[in-house]
Amino acid sequence: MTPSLHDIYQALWERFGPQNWWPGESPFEVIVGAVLVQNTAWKNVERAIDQLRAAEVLSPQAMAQLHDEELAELIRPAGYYRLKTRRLRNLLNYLVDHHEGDLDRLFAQNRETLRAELLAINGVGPETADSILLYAAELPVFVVDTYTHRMLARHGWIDYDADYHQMQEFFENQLEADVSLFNEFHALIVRVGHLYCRKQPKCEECPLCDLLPEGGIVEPW
DNA sequence: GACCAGGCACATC
DNA sequence: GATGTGCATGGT
Repeated sequence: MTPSLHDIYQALWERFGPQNWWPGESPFEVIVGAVLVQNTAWKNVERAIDQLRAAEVLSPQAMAQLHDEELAELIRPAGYYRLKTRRLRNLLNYLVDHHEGDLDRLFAQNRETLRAELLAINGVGPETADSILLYAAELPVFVVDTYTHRMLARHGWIDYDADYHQMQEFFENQLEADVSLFNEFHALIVRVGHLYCRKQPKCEECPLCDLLPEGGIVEPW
């Protein structure tokens, strides 16, 4: 039997406590981090952001002034640095051209428009866009990632072939639209995510199997 | 040395 | 429409 998402959240929160996300300081830093963390360990992103901070370019205006080679060198520790330089450039161009580099103006739009505009930027996919909506714009949007997929699929709570939108609906349909809840829930899933590692055929040591014995059915894949 | 990390776009069939 | 591949550094 499938435990409710409230039970799952409750169990994770009681075990691990608040995760204090997003691990950044300003909305712009969240946006930059959201791009840099794509398929990358956060530790590496931290190094890159530290270098950006030291170079005093953690604002749309300052970062936009950089040449590609300078930006690339600063974000290098985050990996895929040539690719991510392009993606950050696309974002900066969008911010400056459409919103004068003003994030308050960016976030003043309604959720649907904002999400659509972000997704239209080359290099911004659903998770990156939703991370910006939740952690920078503070809108109640549930962020889905690889770990979310593995957790849901391996427990048999959702079909393995479920797409991003279906998983997002899975959460948003069952939970009240609450920024703090969505913030903490996603962070907690990432917190335990490494236990659902790629090659493991089943989730030994899975925290939810312990925490929620009635929901600990695992689908190997 | 192999494998993995808080994706995404693009090529090819 | 599904499936495969490139992108890159740093930790285990």
